[in-house]
Amino acid sequence: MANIKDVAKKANVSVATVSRVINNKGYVNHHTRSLVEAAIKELNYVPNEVARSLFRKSSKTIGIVLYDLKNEFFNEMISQMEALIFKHGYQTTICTIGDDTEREKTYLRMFKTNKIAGLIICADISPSGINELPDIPLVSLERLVKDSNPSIDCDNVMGGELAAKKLAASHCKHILQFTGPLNLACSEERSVGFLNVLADFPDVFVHSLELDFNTFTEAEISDFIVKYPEVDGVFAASDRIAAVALKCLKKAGKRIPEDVKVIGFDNISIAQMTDPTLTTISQPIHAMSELATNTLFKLINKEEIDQLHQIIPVELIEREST
Amino acid sequence: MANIKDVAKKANVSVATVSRVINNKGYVNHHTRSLVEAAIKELNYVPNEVARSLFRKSSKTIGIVLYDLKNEFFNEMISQMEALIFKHGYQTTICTIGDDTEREKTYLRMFKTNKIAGLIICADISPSGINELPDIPLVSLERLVKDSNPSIDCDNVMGGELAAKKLAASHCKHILQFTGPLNLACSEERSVGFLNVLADFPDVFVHSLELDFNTFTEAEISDFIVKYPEVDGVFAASDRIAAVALKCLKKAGKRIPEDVKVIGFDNISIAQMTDPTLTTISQPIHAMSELATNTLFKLINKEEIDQLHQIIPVELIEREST
DNA sequence: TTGAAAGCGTTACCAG
DNA sequence: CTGGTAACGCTTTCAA
Repeated sequence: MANIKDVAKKANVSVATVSRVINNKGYVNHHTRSLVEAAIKELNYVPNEVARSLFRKSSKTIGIVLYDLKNEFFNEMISQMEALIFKHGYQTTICTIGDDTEREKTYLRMFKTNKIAGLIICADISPSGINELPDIPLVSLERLVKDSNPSIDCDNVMGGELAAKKLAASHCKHILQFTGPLNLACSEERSVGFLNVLADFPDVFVHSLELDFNTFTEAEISDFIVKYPEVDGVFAASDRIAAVALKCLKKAGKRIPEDVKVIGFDNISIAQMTDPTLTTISQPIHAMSELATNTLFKLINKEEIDQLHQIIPVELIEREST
Repeated sequence: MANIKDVAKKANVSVATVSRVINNKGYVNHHTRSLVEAAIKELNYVPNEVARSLFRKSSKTIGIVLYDLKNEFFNEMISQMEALIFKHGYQTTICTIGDDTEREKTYLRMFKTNKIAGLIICADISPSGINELPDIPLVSLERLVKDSNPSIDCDNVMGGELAAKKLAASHCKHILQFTGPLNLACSEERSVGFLNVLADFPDVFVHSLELDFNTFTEAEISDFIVKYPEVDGVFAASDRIAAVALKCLKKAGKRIPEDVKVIGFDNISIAQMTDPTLTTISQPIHAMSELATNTLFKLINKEEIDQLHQIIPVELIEREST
């Protein structure tokens, strides 16, 4: 592969001049420029980004940290972000950490040694991981990492409220709530919003079950449902949970939405695949991903950020299950 | 951030010695080593991978090229591969190209300039893109890129055959086949296997509709189904298509599996979310991803590869829809 | 067993 | 407007 020296030699100029041409920086005579351009074309020269990164002390790559890749919700997000990152001329490197702190540590260290330019974090970082975070622009999505970093989140409280209002308006009296892990801010907020609204309806009973987003089982849900045969409303903290609940309810002989109304959360594609289709709280994935990415690049380009912590409203999407 | 020089200074040795220590290469006196190690610890030194990559002319990153990230099937794949790539001490960079050849070209060029170490391609590369492919280890997954590159594929023909046999054994006589784009080898092979088997059953009628995996609509499927009210068996080239078909059939008043048996392809999680759950041809995603990644690293490490083009058997997973 | 020095391919400063 | 050259942080050869 030709390098800048080869080009300089072929064009009979110095490497400095070639550098100026390829970076469109500083003065270079019109004629000289065309000479260089010809040489570049002839040699099929492309600058070595690694060398540039070394000099710049920063490589044009953005890291995305996720819990895992098995959730359609995350995938939708990466999909958006990768497109935006590409538009900025950067590459995207992904990293899943699950619950493995060792892995988290190694990845974080890798980011540091690879001099990545910025980080979007959509996962829980362990306390020890927080200290390992590279000192580069960072925005967190859905989970707060450090209070000093910009964060983007959807309005989980509002989501819970919307669901509660809908169920209340449908005259549900015996409601089952399947929450996510309550130590997660997002799960907790959804539940708070939900319960807050229903507190105003003294004749409404709510029973809650806490589930893990990834490892919950049909049995857990089914067992809970049979305990409350009078159930007439369900709010689940994710569409996946809602989909399974839907199934269990049907197995228990309930008609949806006649006997029981069901509301999910996320609005991922399975919400349209279930039978009946699922009413759900739509997370504005697109807006959130875009905001996160744009904020990150503002940080990278040292531009002003209007608001450190941003919360984006959610929306109730009504389908057949209510 | 401390660099190798700082360490050398602190340990009172040369940078060459430090290099030997961190790479565990060449002779270095036991005592000297511990001196260096102490300095490293004290300065919290980590080697700069970018500088290493520059020297090595190759960075420890693997690129994964995909059509898009919106398909759970791909996500499952990346998920596996990322874990394996991480184990090898490399980072994963992802790139989606869709049908955008301009984007494809830019990404391919980026890979070149970023000196990535290897490429896993699971997408159709345009003819002009083929020429832009960086000259590095490359394996293709699900789609053949160049005949000279190793490829991994599942046995699509076998998948079609299994589906056909199952439907035939269930005495289906009027079968609807929803294929993927027939210019894609995988879709075509599935259909060929399917039709081949059914050719032995003269009293079985098959009607096929070609769909795009990403942009197919419920209306397309529904319209096709109403044309054939006598339908008693369906084979779809993906679980997503099958899920929608299931829904249309139910809307048309069919009972599944009593009136119509339905078989999908992929075995992604929606196959378990539908009602009834979906019988499907399971692609061995795990095995395929692992084989692809391992093959790539064999290439990178210049090890022998036993077989250039590998085909992995598929499996019929029986659920409620048959 | 160790160190000096020559790269790896760029960029940017400073002279001219 | 252009060129020489010192970085950037590392590895490896060659001598000692």
